[in-house]
Amino acid sequence: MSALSLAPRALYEEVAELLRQRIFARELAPGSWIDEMRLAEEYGISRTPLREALKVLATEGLVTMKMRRGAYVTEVNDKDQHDVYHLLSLLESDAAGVVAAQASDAELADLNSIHQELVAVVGNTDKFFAINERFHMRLLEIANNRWRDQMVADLRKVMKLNRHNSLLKSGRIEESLREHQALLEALLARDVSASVARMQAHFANGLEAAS
Amino acid sequence: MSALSLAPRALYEEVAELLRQRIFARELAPGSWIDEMRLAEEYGISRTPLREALKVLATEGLVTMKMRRGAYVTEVNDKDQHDVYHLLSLLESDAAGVVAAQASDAELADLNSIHQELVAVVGNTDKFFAINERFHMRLLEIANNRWRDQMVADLRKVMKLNRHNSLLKSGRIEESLREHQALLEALLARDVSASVARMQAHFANGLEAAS
DNA sequence: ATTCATAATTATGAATTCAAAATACTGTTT
DNA sequence: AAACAGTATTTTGAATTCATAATTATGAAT
Repeated sequence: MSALSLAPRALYEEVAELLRQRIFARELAPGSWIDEMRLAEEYGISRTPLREALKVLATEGLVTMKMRRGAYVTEVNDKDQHDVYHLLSLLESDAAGVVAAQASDAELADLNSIHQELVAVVGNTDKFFAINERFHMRLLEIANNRWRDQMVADLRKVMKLNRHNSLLKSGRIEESLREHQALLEALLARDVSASVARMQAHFANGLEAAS
Repeated sequence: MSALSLAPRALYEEVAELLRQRIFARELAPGSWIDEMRLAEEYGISRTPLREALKVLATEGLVTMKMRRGAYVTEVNDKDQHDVYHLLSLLESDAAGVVAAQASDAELADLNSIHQELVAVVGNTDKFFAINERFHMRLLEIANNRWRDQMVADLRKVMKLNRHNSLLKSGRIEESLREHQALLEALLARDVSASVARMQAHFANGLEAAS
């Protein structure tokens, strides 16, 4: 059960991850004050690594530090949600173009095989989400730009601050699959602009209706 | 001399800024170890806020934390430089498209007036750089996406890690001005795709030759 | 009862202290 | 001289302590 990691993260990183999860779970509600003492005691650690973690989350945009009054969970309004989604679309579409232009045949074959897995689980929503996620991650990995990867990771975190955060509406699995199919065809054809356009379309369709 | 700020930043933020400057000045060389004790003593502060600042810089990508061996200045190689520049181009080009689509007439007029300032100082390299910077900043401001602003700010910081960092080659002032002119025309015509394309072109031309 | 001033409490920000890990040093052996 | 073991020092990571700002509670005056 307890997987003793070979490269254990620093305590402040562990704590940052725990806090992220609590923020995403809305256990720490948007706009609410974060009680350092309470959390430190709860985790059985001192305030020092907790405060370091909060500063990391502040840099990521998940919490907001107010001078002399501590940390607050960032409130993400509809415009923020839209803005972040726009950037995710921009970055991932660009990544698709890069992959179309530069990926090796083996890498494209790898994406294709993940896509085939997707086809195979079209009835199972959870598995579809998981494999879909893996497809997007693999595409970014192939695009091979660690700075973009970091930005996408941070933006996805912010997306999760919103309750209506699923990047993929349920009930449109089949539609999504067709978009993936079209994207894959463009990638395999190494058609850069079509790849970009189809990833953009995929995102445009996946956007949650504004509440 | 001592400008007592009305909204004084937190100490760890001040320290982060000081460290950024020393990193950009190469006083803290890429790949080198950052001596916490020495710096804390030099600044006359304890290690606590210094370590918080280092964690912020790590999240920004300027330093790398190594488990149990402290902080190191991030080394940015040619590929990193290229990757970061690519993202800057992507984000700012997109911003140009947004501005073409959504800016008010007054905002476009404001950009135009900054451009006229640019025309007026074409002989003065330093002023040209400064006003050029202001143009890009104002464009981002008008595009009105705080998440993009943050990303662009972080990417520009990383660009500054490289010695050959000028976003604008000297000796091509006139060329740059023509590109600006073309961009402005596209913006004023509210031609989204042309605005994007011309900002891309501006970036493509501005890129330093690979060392 | 409400407002205001003052005292007590609480929480933040930062310095200091402490434990353990990594590194440097010393001296011995081969 | 090189390799090694064992010790000493340095440095990191984290807990604790301390000073001060912010908040809350208390009580007097209107």
